[in-house]
Amino acid sequence: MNHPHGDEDETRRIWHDLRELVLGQDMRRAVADALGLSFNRAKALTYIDADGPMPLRALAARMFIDAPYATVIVDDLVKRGLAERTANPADRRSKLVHATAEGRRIAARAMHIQDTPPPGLAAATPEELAVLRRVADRLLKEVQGRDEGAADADGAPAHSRQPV
Amino acid sequence: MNHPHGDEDETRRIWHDLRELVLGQDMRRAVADALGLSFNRAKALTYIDADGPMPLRALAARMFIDAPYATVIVDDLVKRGLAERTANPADRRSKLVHATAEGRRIAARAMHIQDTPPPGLAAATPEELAVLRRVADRLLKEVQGRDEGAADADGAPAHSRQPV
DNA sequence: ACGGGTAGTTGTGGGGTTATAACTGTTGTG
DNA sequence: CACAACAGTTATAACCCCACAACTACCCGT
Repeated sequence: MNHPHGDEDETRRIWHDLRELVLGQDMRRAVADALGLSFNRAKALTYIDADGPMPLRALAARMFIDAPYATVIVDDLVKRGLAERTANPADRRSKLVHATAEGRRIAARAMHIQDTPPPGLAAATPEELAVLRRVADRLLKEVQGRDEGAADADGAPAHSRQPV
Repeated sequence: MNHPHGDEDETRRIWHDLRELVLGQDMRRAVADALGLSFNRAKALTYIDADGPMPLRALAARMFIDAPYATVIVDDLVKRGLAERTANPADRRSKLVHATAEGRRIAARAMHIQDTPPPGLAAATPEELAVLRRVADRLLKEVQGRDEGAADADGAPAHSRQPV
């Protein structure tokens, strides 16, 4: 099956605890308070900054939101001078969103706050960290592989892209 | 210092990836859609179910919300027949919230959805799982130790409690 | 018993999130 | 070229989240 090694319940408990660790930090509030942006705005900004210029539909897919809400969020970021819309040469229907210099600065602050681990993580042994690194990489690869058909990150229409 | 082993940047990257894994799942919507409850209502219900009867202030502290909002959430759960308020014999100002039979059923469904790990986790080796278990335990213990003064989980006023 | 502090409730209000529908402009296809 | 499909925008409306103020009831130390 899918679990050659593992005991189903144990993996569920571990995932439960990892979720509790990540969600038990009230990072939404921490980021929002520090930056004066709602958590979703900050998240959108970090995605735009990290993944480079992208059409709105890619941002929407990445954030699990619909097109009108993506427009609202980007409008707000633009109004604050943190993002800009530019024409997409590959498809004139769409627009590429990219972060301004100020937006990149804010995004960096957001990531600095969010990515600060609980202090105990720094006390983990190199072997433990290596395991975390390996497992996280594997799962992330799997997850992004799973939805890559749904969310196009580049700005070109589907037809002009080559299959791998 | 606090990092006898580790390399600061690497622990940040790992934490970043763990966050991305947990948050990249859109569990809020999955739970809300499946149960017909907003994510926060479902979260409150699972806390009430998991931690047993607790005063509202404990629930509020656990969820990082204020007292009025806790009242709103519990009102809603009570109206749906998922929770009940009972007198707290130890302190007649406060009330203990506990889940009804139906509430426990819904809470179990919520946890079943939320705690379902990405399929790749089941493919981890027993050694990897053991490391995850150990690190998660350590960090969770640290985190809950950090705010234990702020959130009283039991129903007794502070004065009647024994120091450890 | 008085007075300060705490638990919970009620009300008000503002901002954030999200679905739906209607519309414009653009693209690819037959 | 006609037509369906798509990217994005606008508007509307419904909820949800959450802060603040004011209030009742109760606990505790003095």
